Amino acid sequence: MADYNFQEIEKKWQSTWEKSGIFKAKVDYSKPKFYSLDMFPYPSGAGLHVGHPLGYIASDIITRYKRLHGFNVLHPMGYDSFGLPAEQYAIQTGQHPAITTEENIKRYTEQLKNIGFAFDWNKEIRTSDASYYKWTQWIFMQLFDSYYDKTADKAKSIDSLMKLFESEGNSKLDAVCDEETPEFTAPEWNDFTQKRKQEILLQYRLTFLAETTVNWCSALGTVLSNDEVKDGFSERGGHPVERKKMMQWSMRITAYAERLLQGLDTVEWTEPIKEMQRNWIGKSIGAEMVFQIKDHQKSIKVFTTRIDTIYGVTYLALAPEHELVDELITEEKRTEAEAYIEVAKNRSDRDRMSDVKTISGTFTGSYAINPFNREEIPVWIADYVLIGYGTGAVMAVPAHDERDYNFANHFGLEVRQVIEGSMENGSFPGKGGVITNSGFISGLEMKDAIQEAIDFLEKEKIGNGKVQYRMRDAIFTRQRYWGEPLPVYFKDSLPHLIDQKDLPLVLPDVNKYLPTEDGEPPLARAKDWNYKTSDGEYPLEKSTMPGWAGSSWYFFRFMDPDNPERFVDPEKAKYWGAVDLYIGGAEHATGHLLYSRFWTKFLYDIEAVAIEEPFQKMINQGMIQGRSNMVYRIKGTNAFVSQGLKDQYDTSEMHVDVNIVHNDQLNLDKFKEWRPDLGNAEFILEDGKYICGAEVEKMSKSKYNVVNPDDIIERYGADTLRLYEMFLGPLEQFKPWNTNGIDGVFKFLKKLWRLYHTQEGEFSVSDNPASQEELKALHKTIKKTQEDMENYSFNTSVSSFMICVNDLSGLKCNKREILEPLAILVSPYAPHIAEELWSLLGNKDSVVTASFPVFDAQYLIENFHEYPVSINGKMRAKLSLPLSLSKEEIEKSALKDTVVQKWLEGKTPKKIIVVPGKIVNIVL
RNA sequence: GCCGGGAUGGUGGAAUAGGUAGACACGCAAGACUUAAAAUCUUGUGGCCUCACGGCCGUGCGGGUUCGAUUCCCGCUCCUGGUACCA
Repeated sequence: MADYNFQEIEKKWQSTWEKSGIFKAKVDYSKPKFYSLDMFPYPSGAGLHVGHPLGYIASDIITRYKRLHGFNVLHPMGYDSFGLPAEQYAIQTGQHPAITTEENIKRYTEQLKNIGFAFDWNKEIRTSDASYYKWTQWIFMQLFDSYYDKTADKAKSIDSLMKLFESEGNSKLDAVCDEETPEFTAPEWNDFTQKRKQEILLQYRLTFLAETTVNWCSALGTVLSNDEVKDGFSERGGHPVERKKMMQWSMRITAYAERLLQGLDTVEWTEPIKEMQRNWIGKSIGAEMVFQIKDHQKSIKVFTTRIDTIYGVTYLALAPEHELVDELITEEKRTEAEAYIEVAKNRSDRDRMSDVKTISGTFTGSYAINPFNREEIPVWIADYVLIGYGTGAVMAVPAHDERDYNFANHFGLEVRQVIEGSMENGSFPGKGGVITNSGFISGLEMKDAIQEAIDFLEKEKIGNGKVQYRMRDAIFTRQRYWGEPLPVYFKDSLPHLIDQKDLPLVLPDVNKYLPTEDGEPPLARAKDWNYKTSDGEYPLEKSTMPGWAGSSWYFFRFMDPDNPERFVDPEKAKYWGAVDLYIGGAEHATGHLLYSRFWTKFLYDIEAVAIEEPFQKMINQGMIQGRSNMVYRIKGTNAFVSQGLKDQYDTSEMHVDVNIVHNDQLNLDKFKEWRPDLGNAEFILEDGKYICGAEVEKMSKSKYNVVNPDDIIERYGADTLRLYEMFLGPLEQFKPWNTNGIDGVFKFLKKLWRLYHTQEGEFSVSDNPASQEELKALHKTIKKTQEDMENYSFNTSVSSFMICVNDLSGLKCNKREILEPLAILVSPYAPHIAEELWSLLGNKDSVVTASFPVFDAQYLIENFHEYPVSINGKMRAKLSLPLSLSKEEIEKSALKDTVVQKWLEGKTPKKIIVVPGKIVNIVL
């Protein structure tokens, strides 16, 4: 083998690794463990593009590096294979989604294997396999059988709740439940019918059935999450979405709000991601209180974070959907108010969002009484108040809240200042300061005033301090086919779990994947979608689980993917623990990453796992964007003008396939073949070349800018692809894909290869001892590789390899003492070539099992250090002085130097600043 | 609006407990080898002035602290990610 033949080398080692099973992970207490995980992909029909492997390459480098340090590594890969695209394809073509999914997975796996990842493919999982979703269903059942005890601050079993009800009712119980849950005593409970009991238990279960307002998309026949709705239209397909009340399964994630918040302090994630989750959970500390309505039995409950401004309240505002609205509207206001409510309710989310400036509202005609000063204040309806947050009613303090101020100004309501300070820029101070004009809390600071006011509320029994979270319970059903069936049947219109021994409840076949004509989910089309029990046959739930169900616990299944008895063996779960390094995009901050934490905490509560946080450390890689190339057609002709000359003509821009452009230079022959209509294209060149324009955009088929890793691998090899993706820039950064620099990395590998070979291409490594300079080049690289790995700074590491190879080439180094450790150093980045060189060096074992070279600082020690000398801040000379000198000795040596003497011209310096090892600065 | 991240040559990017800005790579130019090309190697390459020696200016803009600022502080501009009337 004369030259660096990457195709042969890569094929050879990939099959060797596969045959030897070297990446199989096993529990081994003699070694420290390292669990490295990538966010598993959805296998889409478009295949893998060069953006996908970015994070996988980074984690692969780290796991290979950890192996060299003696860690027992778990590095699995699998597929999040339930999802909408396969279902939509099924609707269009009638092909079962499982078939499409299978094909896509095959393609993905093949593409991934070509890159030479050290995945343990034996642990591959697919969320759409019945053997996998059996356990997704099992976890659902555990949630159904649990409630949240606030006193113990953990989930407990429904059985224990029933026992509690039997012995003491629910009056003393502090548990998370529905708003309208009634209070009852033990005797009352025991008298309830079985049905009534089940109804009440449903109000406590962690997964429960409730009527919720949802985003209903009739075109897709399904409910969408807020994330999937953009400006009132579905993200996929752009169909209109309306708000509709429906019975839906929900998860009481809100029970875990505080623990999800606290847990963030224990994980090593980037601050922006943590902040996003904190904002999403949205904790606000405030108070809840009731306002009596004048001449009325009912009262209005409000939530406020600023109870200290209670004396500044000049009106109450209710959401248009508020339950008391109808009762509060007086006869003379009815026509006007009802018209307003009608308009407000029909306003789409889109209108509400884009139209923040329009202030609208209407007076109900009713008055409420402020319990602090017995004042009568008008009750308004305003669509800036949201029904879904707090109580759907606010106490408005126009003087100290911008929205209230705008509203009051618009409708001529009173603005009453209750915090000291003068008006600035059209508003009063909002926070801090001393309360004024406020009865018994006047003169207090905000914090004290809040406490005093809450004490008053509690004494008068009209309110209390309260913590409010913005986060809502998570809706857990979709009216779709391609998802996990819920293990639930209905009896007396109440949900019951199927027997655990009947898991998995396998997704039935249907003749069509669309919802039925009367709006039922696709599963309604399945024959015999019923559950047989000893006392009869009952209908099964027809909705399926949302996309996030399977991905919320997959990191546990990887530890023990084939276990038919349990979702994970406790012993294995204990050994592997939390994911040590999780790599994936930041776009999952408030979805997947929150749900996974929620399920993990729940599984911890029921003692199914021993960890509370699934992902200890996380890195979020940036997206690789596409770099499109443009050609410029002279209008009305088939002539194309090079970019530099396009301003001289009247042209129109056209996307051109980036695969026929190299370094922005168009391959003219390939261009003519690209599309039939371009066969007779003419070109106006500059310097004999056609230069294309370029633009950074998202990678997409329609922009002809998708780069497939297979093409790169064919041309340069997987090792070049791996190195180049890392060389492109910092991992976290968003960056466009461009192959402009790929030749440099490829050249590096060829140079590396040549270090181990003679000019004629014969393998040739000498056993002579290495020189000081050669050892220095090596140890510099060991040090840098180690440091960069700690900082995940892969791009500079690649640079340091290049420097090392350049140095060694210059020294004509072919010593085993240097080249053996060098092969180990580059092996995480370029595993195939490293493995080949390693074996040429005569090693029988794989380089994967080698030991990372030991860094020895003595080869880097310099006896002299260059001290830049500056005079009055200007750099004038460089002095070479022994490293060991003290501050005073450096100063003395510098002053004695003839060059410095010349500049001083006999003057005595005012001050000399010496930074040992760095600089000498003389001030005249 | 609010909360993050960022701005450095023709290009991707190095360098921050303040200390020779532009590592490494691409591109470009010149040269060597070659009938030629590819490949490879050598040299140069921030801008301006200068035959040269050398000098001046340079890390988005304007100030500040410092002997010294890409780095720290204050005030802007632009780009980018998240979020959206949360009481």
